[in-house]
Amino acid sequence: MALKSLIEEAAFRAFSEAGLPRETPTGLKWSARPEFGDLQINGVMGAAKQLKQNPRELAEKVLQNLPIGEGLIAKAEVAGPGFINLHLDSQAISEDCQKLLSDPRLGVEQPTKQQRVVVDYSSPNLAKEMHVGHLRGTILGDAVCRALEFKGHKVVRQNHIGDWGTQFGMLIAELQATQTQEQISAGIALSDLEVFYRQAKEHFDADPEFADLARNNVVKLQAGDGECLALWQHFIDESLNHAEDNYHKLGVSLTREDVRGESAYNADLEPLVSELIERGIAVEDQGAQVVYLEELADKEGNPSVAIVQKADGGYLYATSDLAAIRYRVNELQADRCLYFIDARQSLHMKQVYAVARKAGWAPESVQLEHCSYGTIMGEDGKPFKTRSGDTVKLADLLNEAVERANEIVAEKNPSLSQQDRDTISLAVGIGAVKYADLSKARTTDYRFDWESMLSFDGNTAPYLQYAGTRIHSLFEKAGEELASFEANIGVEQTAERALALSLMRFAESLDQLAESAMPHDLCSYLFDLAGKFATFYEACPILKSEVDATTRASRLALAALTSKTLECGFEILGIQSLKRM
RNA sequence: GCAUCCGUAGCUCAGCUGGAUAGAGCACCUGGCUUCGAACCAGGUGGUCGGGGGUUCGAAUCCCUCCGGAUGCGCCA
Repeated sequence: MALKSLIEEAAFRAFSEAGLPRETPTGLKWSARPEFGDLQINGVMGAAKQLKQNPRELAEKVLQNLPIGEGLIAKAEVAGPGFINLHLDSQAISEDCQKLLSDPRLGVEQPTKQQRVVVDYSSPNLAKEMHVGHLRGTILGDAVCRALEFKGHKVVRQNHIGDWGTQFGMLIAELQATQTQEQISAGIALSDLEVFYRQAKEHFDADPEFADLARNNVVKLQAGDGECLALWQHFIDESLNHAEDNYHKLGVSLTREDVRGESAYNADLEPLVSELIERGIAVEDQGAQVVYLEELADKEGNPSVAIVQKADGGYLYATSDLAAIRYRVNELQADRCLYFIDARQSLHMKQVYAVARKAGWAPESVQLEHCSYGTIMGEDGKPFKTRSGDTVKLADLLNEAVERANEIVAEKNPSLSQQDRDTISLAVGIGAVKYADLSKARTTDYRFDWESMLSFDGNTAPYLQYAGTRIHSLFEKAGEELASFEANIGVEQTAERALALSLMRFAESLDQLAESAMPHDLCSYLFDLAGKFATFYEACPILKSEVDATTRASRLALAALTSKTLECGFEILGIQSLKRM
């Protein structure tokens, strides 16, 4: 068990022995400042208030019941209005790190209850090419999937692609109008989806006959017309190939097996709405079928309205989202459903969840969480666009990232071979883009800035990657094998202690991420760890001749554990670590 | 009009289930390489936490209100 958990238990016992009620929160936290010890118990003051007792006296009483000097807590004191500051036993810290070094899970415990977590992310619209707008959801969702899997949960990825709707009638008509069968099967027309879409749209706007064909295609598609479906399928496949190029470059773990698009729910929509109507949940209003949601009423008491079927009989994305919830709960047996979707759709998500609850399709035992995220802004503080005002293609963005990284790597390390430089640039460029996104608080907008994300200073991927390479280089020089290195760890110096304490907190950080679905928590942790290592590396010589063998081995062990922790964190974030750069 | 989110150092952002003197990075200033990768490190300058009320022993954090910004709001997705 983690050191902090052991102390938490000890604190609970001490609280109880001091006469405090069960379940009183101990308020145990890592200390904000070094002079407050390693950990601090903040819960006494709140408890004293409830019991109308003197907080300092109560703190003294708790202190008396803490196991001090028994190998865990070296010393403790009451401070300020009733804080209890704890200083950990250095031997205990050393032993804890020792255990972590040989633990492939780095202290991360299996969940008390394993969950099946369905994660909806990326979900591009296949009518067009992926653009910057798809970046956040794709990266964030993927990192959270990896984190949950590492924790020990069962993750089911769902790529809810936009593969259905009126625009596909138009795109199919364009295929029919401009391409021979041979060209279609060769995939020539779709080498640039953006161009093809624009061409189809222009055609649609300019030519009424073509527009009729397009609309007719929509009808034929819905009726299951063989030729139309074949062309549609061809288009979807091609477009998915484009998306997968991006996934591959980004190192995103989504595969074809995770694809379950809107079209997969077509057959469910009619019975779904019928059921809502029969059960009186949906009612007719101005020809449409709607659900009134009192639970989302404004302060005047006006209920929120969700439309599940249009007046013309057509369905909306809310309808297929409902069908998807049913599928996820019933077929996928979800305990928890995460949706990585733009913050602007938060009302929509609330409505869909509310209807699903109301209909009993998602019982209260199933968690439904909209993991919303903000917009990526340009330097001007407005949504990120190209100079000419177009949306930025994801593929272009990634290429630029790698090119920029290449220039920087070439400048910083001219001795690299062309091949090494390319490999490193890819890791650094893509890593920088991903990390810039992952390290920001998920819910807010952020400013896209090449310079700061590719900087080797500050909370960036290159800085962390660099920290990793220093350790590999250290081991190379030492002539030791990093992966299998074992030695007795003895924490003495301030910098060693600070590093060791940071190393002990990885599991906690991962748990937090698995709970909050906010990868920036883990990023902050890794940045802190890398900083602690840099300080340690500066202050504590390792391979110098004046260092004795025991100290050298201990410090190498700390370095090895740092490397493993950083790389494990990177793996979870989906960022490549490097041995040199 | 209603709803959601946001306003923290010159800039970009953390911190928000209330805890001690509000933190990073950038920028700026001062130091540190014939010594493990200086792509680094140590230190410094810099903040009425949008304004005002309230709850509390204690508020950036919770409540109310005002100002300012973004986004969304029944038949697109």
